[in-house]
Amino acid sequence: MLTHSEENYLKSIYNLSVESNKAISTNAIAEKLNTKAASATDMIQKLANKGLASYYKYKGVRLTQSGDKEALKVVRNHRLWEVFLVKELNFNWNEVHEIAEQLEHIKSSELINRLDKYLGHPKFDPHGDPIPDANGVMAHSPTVTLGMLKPGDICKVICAKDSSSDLLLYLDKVNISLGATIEIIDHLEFDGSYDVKVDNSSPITLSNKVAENIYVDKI
Amino acid sequence: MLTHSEENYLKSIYNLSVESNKAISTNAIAEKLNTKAASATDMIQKLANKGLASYYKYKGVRLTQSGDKEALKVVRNHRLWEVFLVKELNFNWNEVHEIAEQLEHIKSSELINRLDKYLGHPKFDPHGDPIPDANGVMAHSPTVTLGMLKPGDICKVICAKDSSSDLLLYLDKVNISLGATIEIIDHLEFDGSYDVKVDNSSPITLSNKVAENIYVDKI
DNA sequence: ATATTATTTTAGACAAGTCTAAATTATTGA
DNA sequence: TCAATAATTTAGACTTGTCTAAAATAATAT
Repeated sequence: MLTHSEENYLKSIYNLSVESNKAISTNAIAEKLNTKAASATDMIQKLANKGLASYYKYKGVRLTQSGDKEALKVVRNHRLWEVFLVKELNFNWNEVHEIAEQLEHIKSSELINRLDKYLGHPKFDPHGDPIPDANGVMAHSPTVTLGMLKPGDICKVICAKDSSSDLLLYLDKVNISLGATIEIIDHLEFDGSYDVKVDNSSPITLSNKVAENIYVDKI
Repeated sequence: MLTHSEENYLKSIYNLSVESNKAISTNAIAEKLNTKAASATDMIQKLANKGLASYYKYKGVRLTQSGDKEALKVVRNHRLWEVFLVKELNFNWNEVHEIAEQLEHIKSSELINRLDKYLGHPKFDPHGDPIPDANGVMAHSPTVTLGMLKPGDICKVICAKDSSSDLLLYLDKVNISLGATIEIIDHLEFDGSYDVKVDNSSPITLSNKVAENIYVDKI
């Protein structure tokens, strides 16, 4: 069983690895975790001793297969809780990170699997990051925006492209929430605006700019 | 800001105080927390130094007003999460304690207040223990069973009197869940059985024994 | 009343996780 | 190339929370 701290290091190394593909430097990890390089070295060695990371002094660190698996569990927890906080408790998309940092360490696979089911097995968190399933498998990051669809298409809202508060507030106002189903009714060539039905309500109009900034999952 | 361990001690002292009214002994605390008396002494002194407990060597410990306040926060968290686990994630009433032990330490008053609202401001947890509100105020433990009501009365289910699995399974089967609204339709004098409507469904019959083992809140 | 037993506290040790400061290794630029 | 700089590791210290063993105090029973 891993400690909170070990889980945090695994998650950070995982996240850094997603971006870089190279071995992760001690400094990068320390910076990510707001700690000192010396502390990172200590923990890296500990993870290596447990077979969760492969590490050569001064050369940086990579996760082993089992380290990756553990990291993905934490990532899964974090992202599912973020969905819960936004979708069910109506937090704003940018308020949830700190709380999810705490919730991600709750130890109960039964809990997380039930939460997953409760939320309808979401594939993405409110920031658009894919959520690993119980086996660690996850989708690719979203690439399709609402602005790429045609009349007749139906989709589910994944997240906003950038999580600027302005857009989020607007989406809130017009009742477009995470996971909402949107049907494209019409697309005006003149200004690129869209007429859409949100969750089968009466149609509203979205500007081209808004449409281009909403990531969706086409159904 | 309190540590997990400090919170656990405060909660244990609080719970023991509810039962006894005397100063709480070191051994009682150690036993409750599955730890050793020496460890309990250490932590008691720490809590006393922080002004959360009043303590005289060999004489036991009591919570101060501020200690009580902090303990009630933890108790509130614990019980609200229990409601969530049972009501929303469909855990059985006896499976939730361990998980709630972890969740109770999540630090975010915003989170817990939203959860409270999300759950409909429940007054009792699935074991029938009262849930303190944001100010630490709570109801008395339930005393009214379904078997004390008369035809025409309407009530909400709080919990089972004893949480024997048999009864819980039966309640599950007949769709009586925590927080369900029950209307008494008829009461047969012959065998003491009740005809009731659960959440406005078509009436079902409950035996006298079942009715006497369900705590309710009369509306 | 006091000897025995039970409870509680203290003393000292340990593991986890962090830190600073110093030593070591890598990297870089002239 | 090799001196200067940057990155990393080690050494040693500190805090938190725990433990065991021993000492101190309280409770109990004859």
